[in-house]
Amino acid sequence: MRDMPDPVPELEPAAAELMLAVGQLSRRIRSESAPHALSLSQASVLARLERKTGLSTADLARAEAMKPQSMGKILVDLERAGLVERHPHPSDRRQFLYRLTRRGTQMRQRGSALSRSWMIDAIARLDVCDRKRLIESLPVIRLVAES
Amino acid sequence: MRDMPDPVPELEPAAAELMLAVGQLSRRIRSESAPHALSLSQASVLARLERKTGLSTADLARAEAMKPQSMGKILVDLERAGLVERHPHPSDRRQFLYRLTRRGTQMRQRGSALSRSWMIDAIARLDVCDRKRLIESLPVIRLVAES
DNA sequence: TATTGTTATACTCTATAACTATA
DNA sequence: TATAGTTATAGAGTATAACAATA
Repeated sequence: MRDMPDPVPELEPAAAELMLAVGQLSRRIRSESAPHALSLSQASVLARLERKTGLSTADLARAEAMKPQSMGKILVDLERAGLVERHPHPSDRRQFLYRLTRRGTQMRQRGSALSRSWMIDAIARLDVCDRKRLIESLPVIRLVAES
Repeated sequence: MRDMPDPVPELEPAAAELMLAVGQLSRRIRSESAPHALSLSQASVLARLERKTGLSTADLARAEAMKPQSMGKILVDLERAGLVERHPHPSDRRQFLYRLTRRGTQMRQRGSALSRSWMIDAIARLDVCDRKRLIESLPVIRLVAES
């Protein structure tokens, strides 16, 4: 007998805090980003193609929780920047499959570490416990994002 | 004698991961947000005014790492929605100080919990350890965002 | 009929530039 | 001269709508 459907009410403040924290950090990231740096979405696509190559526009759009039209624009920009290349799907002539170019792989490796320097400094200034907390939470945040 | 200025190089992957995680979660939040829900910035301003009332446009802009013109628009929208009200500064006739209305306080309390329900569910599905990791990391993320 | 991708258009959020009023 | 706020304009990022090609 469930009097209230109310599901784990004590998690509501945590969710609210998480939304605020993510909002503040993403604004801070944007305000610090260099003029021609990759956007968060572009970097996310490169990371995904490094983990699994040969994904289509629709695959990537689903994975990034974004419309195919929006992903299309991101991929056009990445291709023009020489970071990804596209090839026709072997059997389905509607699709194109994307993979990293050599330049895209290099970009993933040395990254645009420059535009993250402020964040590296901020993490370095944390005490050991907080740094541990932050690093351990990263896979959890992705779990929530992909849930 | 410092051969290399290189500051804690092993933190670079953590920073890269944090940027990707924040990017994915903020896109997920946007894609789940209800049509007329508050934006992350609007919610952040309400939270800040709850903690400390009587802040000006410039105060809030600095706190949220945003230009005063951008904050001005956010405050106009919040005022039109009846969530904040502004009053002239007692001595400086250039400034206006903002505070939550009753409706704004209510919005903070019950929040737009509706638009967070997917996130609450996602957190509820985490195992106990991951949930603990997530919750403990939230103040640390804000430290980084405000650093 | 459903899906992939494209093109055109519009909306949200934030930034830059130029201005007025006050300190 | 510096700061607070306003107005106008522009850019990035993503969405919706309408379409063609293929499955």
